[in-house]
Amino acid sequence: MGSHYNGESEQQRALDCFIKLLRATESVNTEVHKSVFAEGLSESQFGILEALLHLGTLNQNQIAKKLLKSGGNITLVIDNLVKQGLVSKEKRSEDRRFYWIDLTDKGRRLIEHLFPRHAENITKRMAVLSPEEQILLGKLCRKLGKNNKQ
Amino acid sequence: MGSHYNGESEQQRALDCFIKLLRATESVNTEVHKSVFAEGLSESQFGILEALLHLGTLNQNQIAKKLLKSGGNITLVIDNLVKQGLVSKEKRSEDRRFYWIDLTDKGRRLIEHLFPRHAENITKRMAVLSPEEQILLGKLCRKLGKNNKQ
DNA sequence: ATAAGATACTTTAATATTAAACTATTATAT
DNA sequence: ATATAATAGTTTAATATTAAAGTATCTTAT
Repeated sequence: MGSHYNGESEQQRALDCFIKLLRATESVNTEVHKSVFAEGLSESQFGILEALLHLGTLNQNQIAKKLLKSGGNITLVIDNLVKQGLVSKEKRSEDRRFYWIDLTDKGRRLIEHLFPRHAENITKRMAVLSPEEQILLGKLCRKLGKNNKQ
Repeated sequence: MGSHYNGESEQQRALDCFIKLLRATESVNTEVHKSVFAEGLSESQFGILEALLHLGTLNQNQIAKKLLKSGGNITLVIDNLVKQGLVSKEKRSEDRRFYWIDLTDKGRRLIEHLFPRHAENITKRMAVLSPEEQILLGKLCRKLGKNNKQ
C-alpha cells in the first residue's frame, strides 16, 4: 500500500463525493423550483423577486453580488421582469449611475404568494434528512464552500 | 413552544441547509472547472468529452441521459464540438435514426491531457474535508438525491 | 479645476438550456 | 401490408450566462 495506491484512493473518494454533491444539488434544486416554473418564472427571475421581498429596494450591482451573477446578466433578467410588470427600475437624482429596482404591486403580490410555497417545497424535500443530518450537511457544505486557496 | 414554532424552526433549518448546499456546490464546481475554461472548453463540452473517454462511442440519446440534459441541447453542444474537430458524428447502416459520436484523435489527446488535471483539482478542493467527512457528505448527498416522492 | 481612475450599467458575441413542434426512421398491432 | 406508435434527432423561440468592450457618472489626486 504505497503512496501511489493511497493517492488513487484519495482521488477516487474525492471524485465520488464531488459527483454525488453535484447530482444531489441538481436534483433537489430542480424539483424545488417546479412551482416557480409553473408560474412562468425562471429561477433567476424568482431569485431577484425573492431578494427584493426580503431586502427591499436594491440597485443592480447589489443584486448581482447577492446572486453571484454578472452585471450583464442582471441587466437582462431585470429588463425581462420590467416587461412583465413585476419590478420597477428608476434612476434617482442622488447618484445617476445607479438604477434602483423595486417590486411593483403586481410583483409583490406574486412573490408573497409564491415564497411560502417555495419554502414548503424545500422543507418537504429536505425532510428526507433528519434535523441532525440537515445540520451536519449544512456544516460540511459551509466548510467546503469556504474558498481557502493560499 | 407549540407546533407553529416547531414548523418555523423546521423550515428555517431546511432553508439554511438548502442555501448552504447550493452555494457550496456552485463554489466548488466553478473553481474546479477553471482549468477546463482556460482551455477554451465549456463545462458541457468537457462533460461530453469525458463521457466519451470513459464510456467509448455513444449516441446523442445516451449522452443526454448521462448528462441529464435535453436532446436539443446535446445536438447543439455536439455540433460545436464537431466544428472544433474534437468529436466525430456519423450515421451507420444498422439503425439510421442514430448518430454515433466518438472522440477524434485531437479530441482524445485533449481530454486525456485535461482529465488528470481536472481530477487533481477536485481532489485538492475536496481535501478541505477529511476522508471521513467526504464519505459522510457523499452519503448525505446520496440520501438527499434520491427522488422519493410518493 | 481638471485629469485620471473608479463605479454602475449596457451591449455584443458566444455558448447553454429547455419545451414544443417538427422530420426521419424503426417497431408493432391488426 | 399498412396504419399507428415509438424512438432519435433537429429546429425554433425564449431565457440565461459570461467576458469584454463600451458609455455615463461620480470621486480623487494634483
